[in-house]
Amino acid sequence: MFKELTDKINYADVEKSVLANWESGRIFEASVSERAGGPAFTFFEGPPTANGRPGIHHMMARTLKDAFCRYKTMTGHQVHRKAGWDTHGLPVEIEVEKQIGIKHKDEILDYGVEKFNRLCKESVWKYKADWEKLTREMGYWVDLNEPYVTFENNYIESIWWALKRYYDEGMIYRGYKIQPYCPRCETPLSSHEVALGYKDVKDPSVYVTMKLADEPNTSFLVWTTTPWTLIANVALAVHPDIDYVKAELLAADGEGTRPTGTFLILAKDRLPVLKEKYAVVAEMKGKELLGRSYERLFNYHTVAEKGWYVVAGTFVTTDTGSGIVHMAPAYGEDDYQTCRAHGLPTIHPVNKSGEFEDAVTDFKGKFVKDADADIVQNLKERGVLYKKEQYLHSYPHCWRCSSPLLYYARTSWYISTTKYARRMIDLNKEINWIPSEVGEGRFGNWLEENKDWALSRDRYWGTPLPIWVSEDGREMKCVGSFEELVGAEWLDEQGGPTGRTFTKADIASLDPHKPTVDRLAFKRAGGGYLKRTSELIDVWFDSGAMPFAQWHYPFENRHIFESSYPADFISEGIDQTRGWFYTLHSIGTFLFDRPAYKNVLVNELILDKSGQKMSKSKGNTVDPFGLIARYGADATRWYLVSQSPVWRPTLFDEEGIAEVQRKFFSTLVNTYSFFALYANIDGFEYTGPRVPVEERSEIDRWIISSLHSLVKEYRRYMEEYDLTKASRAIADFTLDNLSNWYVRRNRRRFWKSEKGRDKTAAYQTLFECLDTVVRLAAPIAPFLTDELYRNLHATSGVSAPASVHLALLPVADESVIDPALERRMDRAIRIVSLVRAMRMKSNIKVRQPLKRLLVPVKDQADRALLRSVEEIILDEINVKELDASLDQTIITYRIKPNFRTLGAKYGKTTAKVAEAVRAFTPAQVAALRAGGTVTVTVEGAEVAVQHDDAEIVAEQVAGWLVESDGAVTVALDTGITPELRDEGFAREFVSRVQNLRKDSGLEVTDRIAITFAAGSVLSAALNGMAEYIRSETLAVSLSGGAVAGSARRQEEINGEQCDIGIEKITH
RNA sequence: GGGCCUAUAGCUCAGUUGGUUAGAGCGCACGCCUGAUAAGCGUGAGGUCAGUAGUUCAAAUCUACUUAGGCCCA
Repeated sequence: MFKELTDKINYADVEKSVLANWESGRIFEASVSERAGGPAFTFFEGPPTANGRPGIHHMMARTLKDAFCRYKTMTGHQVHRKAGWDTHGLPVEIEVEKQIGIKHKDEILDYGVEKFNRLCKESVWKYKADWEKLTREMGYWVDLNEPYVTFENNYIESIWWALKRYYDEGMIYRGYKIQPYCPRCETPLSSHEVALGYKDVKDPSVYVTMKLADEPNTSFLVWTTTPWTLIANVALAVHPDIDYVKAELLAADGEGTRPTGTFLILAKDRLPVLKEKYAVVAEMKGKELLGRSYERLFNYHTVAEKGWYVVAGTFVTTDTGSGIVHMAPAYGEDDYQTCRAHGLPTIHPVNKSGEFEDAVTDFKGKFVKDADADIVQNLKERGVLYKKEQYLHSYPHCWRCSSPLLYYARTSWYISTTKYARRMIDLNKEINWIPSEVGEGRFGNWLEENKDWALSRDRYWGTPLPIWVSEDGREMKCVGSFEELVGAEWLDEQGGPTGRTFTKADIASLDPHKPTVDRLAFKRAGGGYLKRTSELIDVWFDSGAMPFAQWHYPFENRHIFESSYPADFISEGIDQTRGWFYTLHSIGTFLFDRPAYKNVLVNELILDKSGQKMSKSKGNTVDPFGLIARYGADATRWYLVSQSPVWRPTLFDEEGIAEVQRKFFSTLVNTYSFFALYANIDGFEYTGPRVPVEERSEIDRWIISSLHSLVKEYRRYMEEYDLTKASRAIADFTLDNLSNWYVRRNRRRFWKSEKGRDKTAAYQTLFECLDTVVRLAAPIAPFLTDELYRNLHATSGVSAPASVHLALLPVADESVIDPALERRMDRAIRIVSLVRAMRMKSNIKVRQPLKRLLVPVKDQADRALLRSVEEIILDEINVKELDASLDQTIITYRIKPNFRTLGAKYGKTTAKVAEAVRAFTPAQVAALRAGGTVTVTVEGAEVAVQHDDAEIVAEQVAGWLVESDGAVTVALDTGITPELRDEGFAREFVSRVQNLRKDSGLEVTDRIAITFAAGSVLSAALNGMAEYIRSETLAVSLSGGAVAGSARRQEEINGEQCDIGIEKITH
């Protein structure tokens, strides 16, 4: 027996039982192990951080990963999926800081780094259970038993190996660079982190005057939005090719103005910023100003180098400010580069918490951003403030703690990625990006503008940078394995010697984190120690190293790594472009000179219903667990991939999931239930001899052809990583072709006809369709499809795998694809649709049989094609006879010029030719229809119009009701003869009886006795059609007169009163 | 300020190498069908294809610019 499902199934319950099946049958494991020997398809899992709750966007990303891994498994590939956890980094530290109530980084030292890191390690798993629950409930198949974990020793050792490779090739250096820095977290941030925290803020926008040293009463007008950096000003920059002016300010004097004797120098284009009237007294190019000295504004620091003069800067623009830019080399990248090139001094009077040092006597101890107002006041009092405004701009803030970031010159460690950036660009061309514009545009541009990777972080919980440095900084040693630590000496907590050395036996118990590794030091030949530099590395290096670090390569598993690199497929959100996608590519390019992945599918954000970004603060986030409980994972997954292309932002609307469930899933289940219901009644099994496809009926061959076309299309989309098109194709086939046409058209074959070859063919056809659809849909909706697959196969006697996920996808059989047949059926469907519209308009129900339908055809061949679908059309629309007419006398044709062919031939005169074609006489139209050529004169030229230069559409049929849709035209004879009227009565009567049966709770197979009482006209009609009525309703008797039976009803049939009674026959 | 993407019915989306009546689903109104269907079918209302200029015999489609939105970067 096929398990009978109702349409009222609870999807979440089905999923639970399927899940239990997978787990008890170890289906996931089998789906990997059974494919051993098959081609490998490698997949890299981007590690999520488990110290945040999973959201709907994670479900999206994981649906994509899962669907393609399942798909590849079903095409015979072996797909290993090792889970991973990203466990290091600032987010974890911040979480712990909050937990133990720490506000300042220094407090961690007091608290104890060892204790702190222990808490970090625990905190990482805070939401692990949630993540595992989501993974499980959404049906994401990934091996959670042996995940890679970035804090584990093996993982760290592989990273050290990689870093040493960089180091040995001179690719790691310590530099002094301007970096975005969070004064609260006291650590520099990577560009990726900076990008997370841009906010619109109002900053002061001030214009100050700086007096020229050698020109009286003349000042440079200088603009800045960071007054606090003026303390560290050492130079001014102008663009050498921009025009500058010296302008005298004019004061109001009665009606006119008078000179004030005060002169300002600024860019000519920026004159509008002056608040009073002015007179330009001189013009000059920027280069003429170079070298001019000015008086410094603040004198807190003495320096040896020459400073405070004008330098050239091509970054200077006239879009904002005065065209003269103030230079503080410690606080800006442009400033730093420019000043370094000129040998200018660097003044850096700010401590690591962002406060002014004591030397800045007037503002000492103040946080620099807070000091802005005081500094402006100070400038005002001294008469050098020209004007002050508010300036709204977007400024980076720390993404964790929201402090405004400062740009600082700091020493930090770098990887010279710029040295191999060309190679990254070349190798990027080998990667298939979906969508391609991310690879060419966003990622490509990022590579073109590559900057050295700021590798180090001044924090506590992360992979330590394995570089040991002597106190004088002259000697360094990079450690590439734990083995290389052997021989190092343990220091005590104060950094003094203990005399104990690190031995091979210590490796097993080593914690390669702070503070342990910091206590290991190498004795230097000339005395003293090499001590580990205190920094950690960027966590993005951790994740980018996963292709080899997950296997502890090269210390172990060399073969596994080598055969699984590069990955065939990875998929993450667009936010990973400069994160994981970049670090994988960068590390892969350097270490292995190959890209790390061949195909990368990028998904966009999920926005809320109104297009707003989801965020906790807006309260518009969506909980994936709730969705799974309400609609099931299948419907949610299906919705996410089919709603809109995954690389476009998805507007999330829960209603959409409900619709997916109602439409696609309910229809699929109902189609299956229909099959199961009748297959059980007839005892159908799929094991019997197959009816060859070419011997099945037209409609069977049609659905099979459509099915194989679907398989072909589906596979093409899947190979293109386009789940949206793949899922839509499956749904369209299932709803339109399979359910609404094939099943509906063939219901009678299943429940009415006698067992036999045709019925067997119908069962086999429907079975094949269901079996195929279920397999195609399995990667996207893994639960329900598995349930249906097992139901289909468990009872069909066919030996099949224990799960759809162990099955192979069908291959499209070209020999059963018949495009002409599909076109033919499409035409039939359109004809049916037109006739329904006509019946509607003339108020004739479909139950009322009609005599004749006329469909104009082109020629004999066309007529033959129509004949093959004739039966289907007539039955569907309840018409007795189809006249495929070639008779031109009653049909009026309309001619439509074909612009595509005409345009190519006639160019500019196309419109005129088209007009001439429209003006063809009926005789000319007829000639063209017959395949001839019609020659007309257009603008003096002979134009030969050929058969395919125009489309000829039947428009009118004399005396008939006509309807047309594009090229399809039909005419309907609406005359109702007494015979047709009687048959109409009978059909209506059957319908009432069937409804009564259904409402009385009778089984479809129950036999009944019908009694009725009606007027003479109706009675005569029913008696005349008694045989038909009995056979349709499974009635053993039909008798007029007295109404009897347990179920009775009074009906009105086409205006005639009728009492109906039915009684179930039990013997 | 730069890069990439998007803009089509009230909403969500299709729309082929440019071809002359721009489609579907949902929603709305009215009706129909139904012994698989919480579905389906029909009719109707609903469109300046964001705007402007250009290329072309012909533009939702190609080009440029503008506007709005999104993402990424400064």
